[in-house]
Parts: sequence; C-alpha cells; structure tokens
Amino acid sequence: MKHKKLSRREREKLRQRQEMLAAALELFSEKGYHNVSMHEIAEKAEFAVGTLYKFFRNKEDLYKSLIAEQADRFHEALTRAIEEADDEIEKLRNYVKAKREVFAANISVIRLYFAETGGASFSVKAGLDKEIRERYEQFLRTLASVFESGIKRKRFRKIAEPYQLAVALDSLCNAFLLLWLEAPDDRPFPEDPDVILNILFKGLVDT
Amino acid sequence: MKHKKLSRREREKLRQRQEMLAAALELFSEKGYHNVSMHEIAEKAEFAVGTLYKFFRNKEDLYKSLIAEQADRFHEALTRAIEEADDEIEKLRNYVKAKREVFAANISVIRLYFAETGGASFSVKAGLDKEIRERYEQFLRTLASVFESGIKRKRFRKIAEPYQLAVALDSLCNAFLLLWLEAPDDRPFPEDPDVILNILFKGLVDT
Amino acid sequence: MKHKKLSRREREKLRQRQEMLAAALELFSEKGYHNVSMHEIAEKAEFAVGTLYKFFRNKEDLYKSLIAEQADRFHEALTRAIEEADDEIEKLRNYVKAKREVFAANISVIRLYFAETGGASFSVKAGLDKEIRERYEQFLRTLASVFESGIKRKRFRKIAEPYQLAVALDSLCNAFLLLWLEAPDDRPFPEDPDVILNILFKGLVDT
Amino acid sequence: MKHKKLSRREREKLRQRQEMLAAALELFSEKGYHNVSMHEIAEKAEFAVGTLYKFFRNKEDLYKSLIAEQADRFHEALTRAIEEADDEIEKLRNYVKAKREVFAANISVIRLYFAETGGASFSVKAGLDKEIRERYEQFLRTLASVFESGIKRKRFRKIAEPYQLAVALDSLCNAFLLLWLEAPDDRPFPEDPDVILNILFKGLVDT
DNA sequence: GATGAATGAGTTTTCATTCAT
DNA sequence: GATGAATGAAAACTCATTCAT
Repeated sequence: MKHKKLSRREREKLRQRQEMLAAALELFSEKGYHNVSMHEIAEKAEFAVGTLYKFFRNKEDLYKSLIAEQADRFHEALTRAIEEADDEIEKLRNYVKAKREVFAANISVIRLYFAETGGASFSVKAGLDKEIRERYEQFLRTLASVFESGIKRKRFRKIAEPYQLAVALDSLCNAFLLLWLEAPDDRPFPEDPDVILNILFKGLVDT
Repeated sequence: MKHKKLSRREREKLRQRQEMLAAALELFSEKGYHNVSMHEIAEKAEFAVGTLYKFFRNKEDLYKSLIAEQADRFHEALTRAIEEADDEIEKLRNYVKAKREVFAANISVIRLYFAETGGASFSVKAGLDKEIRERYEQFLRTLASVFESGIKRKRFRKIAEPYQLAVALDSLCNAFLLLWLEAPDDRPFPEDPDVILNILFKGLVDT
Repeated sequence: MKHKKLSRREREKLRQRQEMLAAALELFSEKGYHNVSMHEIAEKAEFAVGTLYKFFRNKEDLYKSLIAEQADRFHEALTRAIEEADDEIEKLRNYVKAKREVFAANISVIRLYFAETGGASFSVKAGLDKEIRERYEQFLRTLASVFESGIKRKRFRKIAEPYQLAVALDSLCNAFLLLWLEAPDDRPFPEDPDVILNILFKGLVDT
Repeated sequence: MKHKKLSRREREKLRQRQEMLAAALELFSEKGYHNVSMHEIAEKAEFAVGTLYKFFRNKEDLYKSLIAEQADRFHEALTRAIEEADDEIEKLRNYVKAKREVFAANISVIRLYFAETGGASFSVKAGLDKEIRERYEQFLRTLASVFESGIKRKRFRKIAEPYQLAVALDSLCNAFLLLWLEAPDDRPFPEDPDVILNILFKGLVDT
C-alpha cells in the first residue's frame, strides 16, 4: 500500500510493466509457458525484446511476477469477500461466491495458477513458487480463522481443526469449480453456493 | 490379461521399456516435461537415444505412455480397495487408506499425474490427456456408486448427489495428501483415515 | 528495377544475404545439397546459424532462392545476348557466345543448376523447381522465336518446328560446354561458336 | 562374359544381389538417393539390413553398383542397336529408336542416371561416377565411329569431327526424350526417329 | 551365414539472451 | 533509454553401420 507518490516516470514504467504482463498472461494461458517465446510476448506487448529484459531478469522472472500478481489479485478478492460479512456462515458463503466469480472471470489464468500451485509445481524450475505458496498459506490461515471463530462462538461443531477445515473448503471449491470450467455445458455450476457448503455443513451420517 | 506366454525376447523388451519409463518418470517428476531432453532420459536409462525412439514414437508418446501406465495402476489399486469391503463406510475407509498408500509410495508420479489431470492440461499438447481423464471419470463413477448405494440403503443422508460426493471425497483426499506430501514433517499425515471422512460424515452445523 | 533508394540498413542486409548465398553456393556445388549442413553454410559465411534462419525460412528455401537467383541471372544474360543483334544468325551466334561465357564464369553454379533443371528434378523436394522450369520454358520460347522469324524471313529452312530447334540448339550448347568444362585441357573449347552452330546450319547429308 | 560356370551357391548369391538392387532401384528412382534408408531397401528386398551390408560395403557402394549396372544395360542395348545395321544411316536410326525405347521403359532409372552423369555428378560423393563416365565415353566413341565411317565412305559431309557429331546426336536425343518424358501428354514423342536425325542431317541454311 | 537390435554422431531448427547502435 | 540483429547452445529426431546371437 505504498504506491502513493509516484513520479510521472514511475507511473509510466508501471503502465508498461502491466502491458507486458497482460500480453504474457494472454499468451501463457493460451499456450503454456514453454510454448511461448519472449519475442512473441514482446510483439504482443508492442515493445522490443530488449525492453522486456529491462523489466524482467529473464523469462522465468517474468512468469513468476505474472503468477504472483494474479495470485495477489485473487487472494485479495477472496480476503475481501470474507471480511465483508460479519457472520461466519455468511463469510463462508461470500467466499464461495467470490471464488466462483474469480474462476469464471479468469479461467485461463486459473489454469496457469493451478499448474503452479497445484501438483505441477515442478512445471517451471523447481522452487519457483515458494513466494506464491506462502501467500496461499496465509490466505488459508485467514480462512481457518473464520472456522476457528465459528467454533469458539459455538456456531460450528469442531469436526476437525480449523486449518483442516480451511483446506477442505478450499479444495472442495477448486474441485467443483474446475469440474464446471472443464465442461460448463454438461455440469452447469450451481448458482447456489450452498451446494458446496452443505457438504461441509451437513453430516453424511447421523451423529 | 493376456500376458501369459511371453518369449524371452518379449520379456526382455518389456523390461527395457520399464527401465526407460522409470528413468523418464524420475526425470519428468523432478524437472517437468519440458525441462527434460530425450538424451537425458536415454542416458539415465543407459540406452542410446535411438533405442528410445524404437520404443516410443516421440517424446510426447513416451510421456503419454508413462502417465497412462501409472494412472491405470492407481485406479486399479483404488478400485480394488473399494471392492474389497462390503459395507459402504468400510469401502470409503479402504479407499482413503489405499489412496494414502498410493500417494506415499509414488510421490513423484503423483505430481506428474496432477500436472496432467489438474489444471495444467495445456502443459503438453492439448488433448493429450483425453484418455486419462476418461479413466478418471470412470473411477469417480465407481466411487459415486458407493455413495449411491449407501444413500439407497439409508446408511447415508443425501446431502448432495452421489457424483458430487465422489468429487468431494476425492478432492479432500488429494488436498490433504498433497499437503502432507509437501511438508511431511510439519503436518504429519494422520494415520486415521477418519480425519478426512469425518469432514464428510459429520456436519459442521447442527441439522 | 525498383532498387533505387535502399537505406544503409537495407543495403547491409542485401550484402549479408549475398554472402550467405555465396557460401551456400560454393558448398552446394562442391558437395551437393544433402551433404551440406546449415552449420557448415553458416560457418563459411561467417554468421551464426540463427542468422541464416533470419534470412531463409529453412534449408530448402535457401536452396531455392539460390537457384532462382542464378537462373534469373543466366536467362537475363542470354536474353540480352539475343536481343542485342538484329540478324537471326547473329542472334544465335551471340547466344552461343554468351552461353559459353556464362558457363565458363559459373561452372559450379551450372552444375547445381543442372541438378535442378536436368534429370535430377527429384533431388530435393519434388516440385521445388516449378518456377525455375517455367523460366527456362520461357527462355526457350524466346529462342524459338528467333528460329521462327528466321524461317518466316526465309533465312532458315524449316527442318523442324521452331521450338524443337530451340531445344536442339540449347541441348547442343549444354552438351558441348559441359564436355569442355569437365576436361578443359583435353578438349579445349573452340573459340569459334560456329562449331556448334554448324551442326545445326549445315546438313550432314545432301538434300 | 565370364559367367560360365557358377556354382549353385554363386547363382543364389547373384539372384539375391539382383533382388537387392531391384528394390533399391525402385526406391531411389522414386524418392532420390538421400531420401531412402538402408532399412527401407532391406525391407523392400525382404532381407535384413545386415545382409545388405554383406553384399555392399555401404550405401554409396550399393548406389554406385546400381547405377553402373543400369548404365551397362543401356549402353549394351544401344551398342547392339548400332551393330545390328550395316548402313550408317540405318545404324543411327536404330540408335535413336533404341534410345527411345530404353527411355520409355526406364523413365525412373533414367532420371537417376542423369542425376549421376548429368550436371549433378556431385549429387552423391564427388568422383563416384568415374567408372560410369568412362563407359559413357566408350559408348560415345562407338557412336563416333559410325560418323567416321560414314564420312570416310562419303555418305556424310564432314560438318564436324566424328566425336563432336556423336556428342551432338546423343545430346539431341536426351533433350528431346527428356522433354517428352516430362510431359508425355503435351508433347507426344514422335514415332519417327527422323525428327531428331533431320536436325543433324538437314542443314538449317543452304550451303 | 543371416539377422535386426542397438548405437550415437549428425541434422535441422528454435529461442533466450546480449549488446552495439 | 529503447531497440532488434545477431548469437549459439540445445532440442528432437534420423539413419548408416556394427556385432552378438
């Protein structure tokens, strides 16, 4: 939050950087990291390759920056969604809704993001994603705190540790949303966020 | 199941193929498809590149064969685990146990497998994974049938469609197991499969 | 003929291109298309392979460009030779002289050119030479028109169709010149172009 | 002419050799020397590659043998055609007829042959064709002797040296026949061998 | 003697990166 | 400070040749 006083120079720089990242994003999510060349990105962004290298140390750095930026956007949106409600249940409902919207509006990035944070963490050079994973962890802890508070306030039964519940909800969302993204026609995504939440909320067996 | 009488020649062939796949697996899961060269694989497998190409039409074919073979192994093991029990709950418990074992014994493949079936479907040539996805779908339907039968027999409350429950359980397992695999020390994986199942079984809120 | 105002850049480009083609020509005519590698050409031309590919899409394109360029040069020179004289006989004499000069000054290209337009049309990818053949045809028609006009003006007896006479003269020239080029010491090429022309002009038998 | 007493063993060998050459011929003339692999030849000939190498030192040797064999066949046929007639003019007529037949029946080989003896002598390794060229020379001298005798016997006017006349006739035949072979529909080859001979026999200008 | 599996040098082509202008 | 021409390492893949069976 320190982007206060940027000289015209700096603002211009930032804008150029954004244009480069935008071009890269489009190409990467369309063709995958290894099938996109720096020249392609430069051309799409309407800069010279040399200029690209003024902004990013190398291709990997560009990719990393891109993913990090997007991840931040997503986590910010999701964190906001959680913070916007007071009630724990409403927070979770907001979160599922926000996640659905994020997925729908960013299908291609999401794929890229999953290639990175999902199992395919090796897809580019190993270790590339340390920073990303940390932010993801951080977000999971935010989500966990909702469960924690809910449990403390007796609104939730403690069927598992808060962090585990956060992992559970997040993975359920990802699974259902990816399912939907892959075949939006066959399995229309339920408008109702409760389809996902109910799996957590209601028990499969009587207790 | 027609691998009855293999000539010495054929057995030798098969062994070589396995060695090649093993070398490829190790390298792919360590560095990712695009960061491994055919020469590297050949060297690790202690064959000449030319020999590699006698067994696999090209790099993609080698990769596909590798993934398909492993995926089959996994799905077979999981299907067996489900079939071995009679009771629906026991079936699910068996499934979680088997999945934990499969993950633990095949960390590196699992990563590769996720790169394939997970979001990064574009990572190699699009469509490469059609077959794999179909087998996955098929397995999910098998898992769904357990929920269906459980619901019919009133052992489970119908908190969601059987297929959705299958997706849910599978994704919960994946999430928890990957979490564990990534940092086995910090978050030791619970011996008890019920940690995962409880999230499905017990409701978060009273109903 | 629009090569008027070439920027320094463009002139430089053209010079580089010529150097590449010159290196390629030397190697191709010495060892044949298939026995020359792009690396060899690049090295001889003192460029990096990558630079070669900036100028020519691929090896075939480089080869094609080379042949086309040379063929054009030759046909232009020969057409000019024909046009420079008024009298039909003088035109033919000029043509033979010009052809002798062209052959003498371009032995190596000539070999390459023959591999292309001669029988070995399959030597590179089939159809590669369509354009070249067409230009050759066109030139033959120009030569034929000399015979046609000569016959019309009763300077020549019509011992065959004009086009056939053109083919005949051309093949006689090629045969004699190649003979000479292959063993210039044994069979010194006659200074007098009439040695070839006489075979056409004079009859072997009285008529 | 020393193939008198061949043991069964030797005859068998010879037959195998012929089969290999036949397979190679078909492939070479269809696709060109460099686009045919030894495996392809072996497969077509229904032998193992190793066996191919028992008969020919290497690919080049196989090719050379093939061309030499075919060249011999052709030159023998043409020499026979010349010897069969008594009269010089009839000898030449016979020669043209025979050459036409040889071309028509062996289009593909002819192409291969021309790639070798024509300008493209470099097409395989340089110098490959020394032997072939000598046989060609020898044949030209045979043809020259016809002109020589014709001149001596006053049947022909001496419009050029006999050897030159041989070169001339041969090149005329080649040119017209190749023309025909390339587009047999457009330019049907004249049944009458005199179309070619007349160019030599009759003078273009009155003398 | 025949076989064909195994070899690995060699080929074309791409592309991340540098640096003179 | 931006440019994009030039670079050359590295990749996928082929195929002539050998040699153990």
